[in-house]
Amino acid sequence: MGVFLTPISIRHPTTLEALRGRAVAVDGNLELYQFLSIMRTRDGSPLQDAQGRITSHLNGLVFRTSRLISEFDIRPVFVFDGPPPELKREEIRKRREVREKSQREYQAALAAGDTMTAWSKAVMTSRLTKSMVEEAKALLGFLGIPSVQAPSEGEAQAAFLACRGDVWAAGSKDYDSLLFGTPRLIRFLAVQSTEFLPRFGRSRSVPPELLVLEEWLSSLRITREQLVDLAMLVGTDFFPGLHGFGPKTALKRIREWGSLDNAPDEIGNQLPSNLDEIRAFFLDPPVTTAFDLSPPSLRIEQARRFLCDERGFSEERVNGALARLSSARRPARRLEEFDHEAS
DNA sequence: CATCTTGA
DNA sequence: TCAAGATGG
Repeated sequence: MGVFLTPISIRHPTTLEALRGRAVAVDGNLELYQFLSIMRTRDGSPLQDAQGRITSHLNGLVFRTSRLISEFDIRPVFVFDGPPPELKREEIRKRREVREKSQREYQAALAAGDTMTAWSKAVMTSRLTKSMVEEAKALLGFLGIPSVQAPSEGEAQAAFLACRGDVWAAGSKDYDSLLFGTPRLIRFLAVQSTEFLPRFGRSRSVPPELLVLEEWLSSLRITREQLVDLAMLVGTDFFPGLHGFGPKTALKRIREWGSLDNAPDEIGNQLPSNLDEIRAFFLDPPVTTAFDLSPPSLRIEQARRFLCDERGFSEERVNGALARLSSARRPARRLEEFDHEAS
């Protein structure tokens, strides 16, 4: 999970219409994981082809992305994680534990015939595999959508692309890319068709949100370095945080102390010994300049063959999505051009 | 989650 | 016309 900063964040509700023409570096792993988690049948099993291979991630990808492009001229660039940093090892271990526990509870609920519980547990059993990511990359290529392979964290690479002006914003549900320095973050970049079902723990649809790093920092009256220290207290993927520190308390203390270096000993003692390494990872993360953002050419027939012939998707629905894409505006302006317009 | 079907 | 519910693979 990302760092929890919602209570002190400044989020501007926006619309897909307002994002027209923007290039966005989408957190590919997170997006695929979310599709994988939520696109399930009544009993909690994921969508799958005749051979039992999961297809939820592909389904979400093709239908959402084709609409964002064709209807709103939003230009996604998918950024995928590289190998996780050593710093993340403990977080990954915890996630696996949660997944395994959920798996047992899912089986139990299923055996008990409790489908509501089963579904809610199934959502937490998802695991995005290497091959799912590879399939998604191949599909994106067929759909004419560029993707970037990050050397490490995708959100760091997305922030780098946004800092360079290669894209207008990073797109993720999580706030981490702001710690990595993205000038703009878009949360909930999805089609807003469905509204909300607050009554029984079902999914809701929130409008997209825009966060602007500079505005946020100046309103908090802290620097990005201080934001990283604040996040350290709250908890990130690289350190669980300190007991008793939510975003608001952490903000207060960071303002008082200026920096974790000036925290009282009883706090300092609880901080990780690799504090400086974690700070450096956020402030100057591993990124690469070896990427190609020029959209690959749309290959309708390969997309159709993959989705329909190989993965059992309905020809009718896939043809609809592909038709939308082929009628969408051609390569049009290059990324650099409308980036100048953006500012 | 996104889309399609249904029913008031 | 549109929200609720079902379906997708």
